[in-house]
Amino acid sequence: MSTVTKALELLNYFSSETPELGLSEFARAAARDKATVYRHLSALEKSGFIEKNPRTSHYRLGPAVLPLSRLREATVPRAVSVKQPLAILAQTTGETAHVSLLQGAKLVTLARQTSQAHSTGVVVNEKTLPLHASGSGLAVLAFSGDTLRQQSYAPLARFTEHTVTTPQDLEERLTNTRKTGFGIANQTFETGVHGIGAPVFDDSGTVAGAIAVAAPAYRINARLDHTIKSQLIIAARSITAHWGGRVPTKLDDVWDEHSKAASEIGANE
Amino acid sequence: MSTVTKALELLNYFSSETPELGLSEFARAAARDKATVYRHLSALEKSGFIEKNPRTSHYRLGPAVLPLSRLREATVPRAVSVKQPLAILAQTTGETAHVSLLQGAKLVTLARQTSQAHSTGVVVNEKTLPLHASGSGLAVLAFSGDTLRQQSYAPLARFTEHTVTTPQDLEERLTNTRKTGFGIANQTFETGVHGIGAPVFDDSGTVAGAIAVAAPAYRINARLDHTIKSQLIIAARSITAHWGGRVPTKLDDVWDEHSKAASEIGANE
DNA sequence: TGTATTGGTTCAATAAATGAACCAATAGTT
DNA sequence: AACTATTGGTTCATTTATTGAACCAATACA
Repeated sequence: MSTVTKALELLNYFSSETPELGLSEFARAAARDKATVYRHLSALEKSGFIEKNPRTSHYRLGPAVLPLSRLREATVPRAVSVKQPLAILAQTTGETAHVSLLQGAKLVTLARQTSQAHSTGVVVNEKTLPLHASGSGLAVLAFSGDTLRQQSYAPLARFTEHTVTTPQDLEERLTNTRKTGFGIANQTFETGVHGIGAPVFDDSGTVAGAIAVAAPAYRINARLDHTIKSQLIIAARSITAHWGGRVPTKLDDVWDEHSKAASEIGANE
Repeated sequence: MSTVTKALELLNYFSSETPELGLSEFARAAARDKATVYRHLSALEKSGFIEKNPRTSHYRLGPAVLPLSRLREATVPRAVSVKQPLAILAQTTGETAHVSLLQGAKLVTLARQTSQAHSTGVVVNEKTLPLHASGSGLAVLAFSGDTLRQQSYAPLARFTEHTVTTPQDLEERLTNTRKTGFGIANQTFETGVHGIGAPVFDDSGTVAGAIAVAAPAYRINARLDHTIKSQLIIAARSITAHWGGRVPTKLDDVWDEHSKAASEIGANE
């Protein structure tokens, strides 16, 4: 691993739970020598990626990331084209919707939208989503290359009693995801939360992330399930188009099947 | 210079004018060996800070900067507390207002707000502002340490016929900035544009950036000048407070003087 | 067809990264 | 008040990763 990679990896230890870290904490978290970490942190600080909180002398993210993110969004608009489909998704389903980006072997939240339809709902926090235990994660894994899938096998962390923890079980779920076109996480990440995710693609020709709806498990029934999936298809297709990607033909067909079934239900009503 | 710093420096070559660069372009711009640059770019790509445009195989900013910037803003809210003062400033002056952050020896735009009051106005683009030739730059330089001032001396680039290009002239302007509490850039950066800037401070105890108003030079008169400065004081104080900073006593007094003068004018009317 | 430039790779020479040991300064404990 | 543990930060000999000239193959240009 290059020095640059090692230094940049330190930034991953920041989170909304721990927005500030001391030198020793970093060294412990990264399992590296204190002197090494110190030099890395100093380099990051020099470039403005982190700064020291003058009160605590702990490190926190620096101002340099702000203009970079503005420029990124100006170069490759992602957040802006997500806004509308996400709002529609949250409104039509009455549940919380969110879009996440695949970054290396991690899934980070890009945007989210809660709904006012019910007095209770799911709150999606800023933490990274597990690939094997979230609807978004399954959707991404199912349509990504072997490399990523291999990486995600390593330690299948258990979050709830329903979490999939063996490669065999995971592979089965992925097969199912490919067959249905949706990643289903029924209380596998958080008890009481049912997540349904669909993959989104970009101009790289690979999976770029996922869009998902998270609802309280008790509220899920055949009808809501169908609504969510139908709306997810619309949103995923729209975002994929805006991101310059193409939905793989197979997945496109699977989704078409679902739409047909939906219209039949509509005819019956 | 550490390898990490050298690698991160490459990110500075991205701009809204050149959002994508090829390997050779990077090597030329950074005046470094192609192999070295290649390895740096690869490291940045691995961390998601840059990615390759699959069409052109050129490099552009990657998705990793987005969550970092979200987290930064969640940790140290800057953009959010700037919004309101900036809007008021643009509205009361009827001109374009913007806030910029000091990053190393560069001044980057954090937010901007145009006004609808006139059919013409100043458009602030995303480029970095020159320290010696912009109202914001002078405001920052005048209240920052010697280190930064020394750095900014090096090559005083000429932008217009009014640009200050000698250290002596610059020092004079800075003295004036300290005396009045405002950095004045009368067509020193762009012909026809008159900029007035005020410094803002944060919890580090040093200058963190500046807030400025840019107006067409022909529209500047005693009255507008006074309005802008009065409103700048309000905005700069508000932002400084929100950023956890303190306006230096001397500057505070200078600004108080201005406010007094303003109220006298008000009494005369 | 020939020439220049592109992104990317190789490998010996070299310069930079590393980590154990070491500070001084707090914070917590007895 | 004395002891201990932990903090952020530094030093320097050892090692390891970085460097760059030369070298590809592929595309663009003339």
